[in-house]
Order: sequence, then structure tokens, then C-alpha cells
Amino acid sequence: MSNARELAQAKIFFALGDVTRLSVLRNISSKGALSASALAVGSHVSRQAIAKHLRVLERARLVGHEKRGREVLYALRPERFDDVRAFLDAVSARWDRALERLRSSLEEPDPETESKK
Amino acid sequence: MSNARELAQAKIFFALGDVTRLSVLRNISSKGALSASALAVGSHVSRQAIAKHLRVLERARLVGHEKRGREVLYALRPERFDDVRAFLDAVSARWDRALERLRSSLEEPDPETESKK
DNA sequence: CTCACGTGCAACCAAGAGGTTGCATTTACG
DNA sequence: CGTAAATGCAACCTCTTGGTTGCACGTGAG
Repeated sequence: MSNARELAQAKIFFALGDVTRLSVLRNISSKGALSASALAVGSHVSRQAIAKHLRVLERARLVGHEKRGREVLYALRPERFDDVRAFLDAVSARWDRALERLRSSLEEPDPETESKK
Repeated sequence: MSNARELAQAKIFFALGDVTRLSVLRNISSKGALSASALAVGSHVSRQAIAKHLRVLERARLVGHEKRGREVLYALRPERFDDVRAFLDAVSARWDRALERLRSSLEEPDPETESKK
């Protein structure tokens, strides 16, 4: 039930569930690859806090890093967002089917299929 | 910078960032509206824990509740997922544009636009 | 070479998350 | 009416989060 895929999904969503991290993602998605220090400049928290957030984002594989001289640049990995979309689509689809089942069972009592229970 | 919309987005993602809550969502998305007790049956945690998770999901407006006799049924509100998709699309689009800018500025120095900095 | 800058690591702290148990309350159903 | 089921509320506990400060280490610019 709680296999590795679902755990990875939860990790991704967890990484997205913080305003500071969302702001970090917005920054590197609009301005390109940035260092932890650069990201901390416009932020209201310290550089070390940003570094921690970057580690969370990286463990969720939403960003990657690359050593560039004496600084470390963090960049987006947008391909991971497809997994998130897949989850959303799956849930929505299941929900639509559940609604459809409910609707048909209400509008049309249909004793044949009803007798299955 | 950190306005109400971004806070709401973070709340949605936070609500999705827990394996138990993801499992709850899967359950009510496949089996339809369920009560907290019913959701707790197949789970490895207590009914009260499920109730807390349901409150988190409800504050993020991902689910809604309806009193049905002596029990309370929780159902999905899939329209909220559109907001999530909107965020993902926005970030991906910005990232694509950032990549495009980077690529063009590398392949073609273009002193005219470069002189803007 | 020097030194300031960017980074990483560690200790620490307050607050919140996630979970439990226990009890009170409501309510459908024999 | 009586009772068992479903819920709500509160207290409590432990572990994690998000944040800080301080310091040590590498490395690039002048």
C-alpha cells in the first residue's frame, strides 16, 4: 500500500508545501540557476535556511546542483513535475469515475446490478 | 511577495505532502464519500489521526464534508487540483523561457540586447 | 599571497506535526 | 428506552521543521 512510489510522491508534495521553498522555485525558474547566497539576498531568511530548503528540494529531485567555480548553482528539474501531474490526473480520473458510478446508481436503480451487493 | 495566493498554494501542497493523507485521497477518490471511521478501518493509524488529516485536507479545501445521519461523509473537491496544475504550468513555462533566454544569449552574444545590463 | 567571499557543518531552539488515549456527546436502531 | 456506534474535544508525548548563530574550510579575485 505504502510503497516507494507513493513515498516519493509525498516527498515531492512535501517539498512544495512551504512558502519559502515555493519562492525559491519561482526564483530559479524565472532567473535561471542561482546560488544559495544569491537566493538569500532577496529573501527574509538567512543563507543557511535557504541552503536547508535547497537540500529538501534536491532530495525531492525538484532541483539539481552544479559546482561553478567557488559557488554552487541550483537549477530546476522540471521533468519531475510530470510525476505530480500524473498523480493529479489519476486522482481526478478516479473521482470522475466514482461520480459517474454514483450518478448512474441513483438515477437508475437498475435492480440487476443492484442485486450484486 | 508572499501574498494570500502563494500561501494557499503552499497549504494545498502541504496537505498533499503526507503518505497517510495521500492514501485518504486515493480512498475517497476511488470509493466515493467516506466517513472518518470507514477510512480508519483499512489504515494503520487510529480514527482520530484520520480525523486530524481530514481537517488538514479540508482547510486546504481539497475535501468537503456533509453530515449524513449520525456520520460525517468526506468527499473530494477535485476543482482545487486545477490551481495546483496552474502553479506547475506557470513554473514550467517560466523555466522554459529562462532556458530559451540562456540558450539564445549563449549561441548569439547579440550586443544590442546585451547592452541593456 | 592574501583575504574576503561562498559554502558546509554543528549545536541549539521554539513551534508545529503526527500520533496516541480517554472521555463526553449525539444519534440511529432494536 | 437503552445501548452501541460515530463523532468531537482535550491532554499529552515524541520527533521533525524551520530557523538561528558560530565557526572552519576551500577557492577566486586583486
